[in-house]
Amino acid sequence: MTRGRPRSEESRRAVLSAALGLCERDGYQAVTLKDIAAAAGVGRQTLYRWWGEKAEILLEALGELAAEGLAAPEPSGDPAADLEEFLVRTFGSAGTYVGAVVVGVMVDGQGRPELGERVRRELIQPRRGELRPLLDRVLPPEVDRELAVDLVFGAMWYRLLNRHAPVDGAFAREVAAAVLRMAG
Amino acid sequence: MTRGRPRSEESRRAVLSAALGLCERDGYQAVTLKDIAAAAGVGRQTLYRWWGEKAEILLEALGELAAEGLAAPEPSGDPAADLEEFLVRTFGSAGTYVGAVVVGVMVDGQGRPELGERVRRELIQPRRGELRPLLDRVLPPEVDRELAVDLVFGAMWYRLLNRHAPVDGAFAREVAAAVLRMAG
Amino acid sequence: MTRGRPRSEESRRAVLSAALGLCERDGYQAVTLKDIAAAAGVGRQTLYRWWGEKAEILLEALGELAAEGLAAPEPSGDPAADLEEFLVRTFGSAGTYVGAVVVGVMVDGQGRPELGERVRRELIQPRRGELRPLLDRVLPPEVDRELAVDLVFGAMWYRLLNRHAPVDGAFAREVAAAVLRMAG
Amino acid sequence: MTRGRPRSEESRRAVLSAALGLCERDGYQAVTLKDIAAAAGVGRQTLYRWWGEKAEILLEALGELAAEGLAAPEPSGDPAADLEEFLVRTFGSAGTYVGAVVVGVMVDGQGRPELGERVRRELIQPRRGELRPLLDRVLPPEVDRELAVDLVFGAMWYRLLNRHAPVDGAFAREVAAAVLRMAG
DNA sequence: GTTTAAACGAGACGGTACGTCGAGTCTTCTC
DNA sequence: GAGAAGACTCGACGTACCGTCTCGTTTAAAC
Repeated sequence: MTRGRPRSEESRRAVLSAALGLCERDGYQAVTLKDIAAAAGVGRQTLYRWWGEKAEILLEALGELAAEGLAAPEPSGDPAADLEEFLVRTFGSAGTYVGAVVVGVMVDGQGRPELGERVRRELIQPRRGELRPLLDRVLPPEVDRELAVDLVFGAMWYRLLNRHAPVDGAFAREVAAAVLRMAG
Repeated sequence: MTRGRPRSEESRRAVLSAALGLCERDGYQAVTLKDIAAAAGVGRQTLYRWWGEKAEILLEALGELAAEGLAAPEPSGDPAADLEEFLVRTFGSAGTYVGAVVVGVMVDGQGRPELGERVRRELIQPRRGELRPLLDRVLPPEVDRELAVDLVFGAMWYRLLNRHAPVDGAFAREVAAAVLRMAG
Repeated sequence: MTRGRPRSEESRRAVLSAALGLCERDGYQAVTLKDIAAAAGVGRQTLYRWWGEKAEILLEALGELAAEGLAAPEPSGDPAADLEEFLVRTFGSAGTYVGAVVVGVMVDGQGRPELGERVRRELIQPRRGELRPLLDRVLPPEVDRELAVDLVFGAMWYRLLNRHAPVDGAFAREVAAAVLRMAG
Repeated sequence: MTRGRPRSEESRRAVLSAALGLCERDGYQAVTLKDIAAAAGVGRQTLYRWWGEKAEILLEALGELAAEGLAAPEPSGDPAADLEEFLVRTFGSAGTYVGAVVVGVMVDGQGRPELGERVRRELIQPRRGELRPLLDRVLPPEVDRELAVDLVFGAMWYRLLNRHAPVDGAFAREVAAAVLRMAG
């Protein structure tokens, strides 16, 4: 039996939406909990009650984004094409402000092991889990799957952080080709 | 003709050394300009005069570290062994607290384009420049060098950030083997 | 309609009290906003939110002091005695550390016209207003009231600043006698 | 036996002149030792070597000003006119920025007994000494001289500090008239 | 002339107070 | 009892001035 005023779903959505919007406009680092509360028309205490810090809010927002755009990865007959398509979609999304938010969340997790663990579990591992079966279908058994995942997503993260070159579909196709070449 | 009291080399070294020491003990994010000034026995204004922010201090400190441990990459007769040795050394160093400092500096550069550019120029590009000729000697001409560099260092950065697995000599050898496999 | 947490009257009183106490112990010039915050057990930001500078805090504190010790100036039958009593009370108070605080506040107002205006309005003019009717009852109409006020309070201020002689009841009686002599 | 380079009279004059100029332009409180050194084209150490603080510099500068405009107080046959003329000259000078500087110096002396003593000795007492004989010639013996001096200069200082009315020739004449009225 | 030593301009140094900002908590009123 | 508003404590930030110090240069008297 629960009592009292229930959590406001409206506030929750307003916070997530405001947080994403502010990140898109000002960049993750520049956004403040105060800003988010103001933009969402929400009390500051509400943020602390339900999330506690900026990274957790964005982590949840990113989760919703992923859930919306999940789109079942219908396995076509061509494993190589399936891999390429997955990477094109993933890298394409990472190339927008969403990638910057992901980087920001990861960055905040650097100094806080607990948050880092959540990032790993909710943001990183799911993607690894999606990539792994696609690689299974193109790689011979003697190639280590985890290493291959590190190489693929590593290249993406490296460019996201370092920005020496864009993260886009073209890059995704290059990386896919390199994997296939490794497959022999 | 310059006049006035010359900059104190002693203070400079004390600052760089204190900064590294505090990062090793407390982690990059936890270290404060105040802490560094206190640990170095130096006025806070001196830090702002010559560096201006934590990342710049550590950037310079990392530069000195790199200069000390440069060790000419004597090209032996075996290109594959040379590549592996370079990666073992590089990953080995990144596996210590130094890697955490590098991540911290990079992370701070995310929200500040100017600092990001310095990080890229002084920290990232030099390493890419060292790796490239080693790859030249093992990769066939049709494999894109920049892509290969992205894959190699990407894997390293991905693990540094994400910490799902160690960055060490074993990992360096796996990556080297994957590159050679890509070479066909 | 106002909402949110109301201003803490407790903090306000703690600040005013701490400020006066520190001034009494260390002298106005030596007291720091930091000191006041610490002594009052209050955040530094609170001082900046409500007052903004040392002089404003003491101005308010002096206002409260004046309000406490106002004591209606019951007009007796003897105008000369009333004048003398007023001056004895006023000079007596100015002779304590309170006079030093008043000087300090005035001094701070020298370089800031806005603050100077407040000091004039809240600290100086009220006292002139109290003195004027007392002078009216002892001075003939041809003597300029404002000049007389300047002479009386001027003598007090001159000694407060210059400290070549005490500001006390004896001095108050001398000044009162001089005024009566001017009255003819 | 003195040796070494002698003190530079040129620097000394440049400092005094720069100090007065800056006070006229920016007001005493706003002027900094750093500013004076820069404006005088002089090293900061030179200021500390010969003066030690702002007030001492201005004290010396005011002394030079007074020495320049001393003008012998030729006693005419009319004591009342002599008094009035003295006050008109004195108040006239105090009405310019010079008065503001005098106030500034006095104010700085509030928190430092040693400096206060110098101000009293070099700035205040000489003027009292000039006024006293002029009062002697107009006041009957039963009127206390020191009290009369306090009233006259007190009125001037009170207006200098408080600025509720100008310090000028007209005010000087009013004060002179009040003194004569006190004389009976 | 050469030496000697103090004063000089310049400017970096270690400190300290300032005023601002974001984080996280607390208090009051409203829904 | 959840939520909006906003005041609260705390502590890092970056700036400014202070008073000291360390340079290399200049100046004039002593030798």
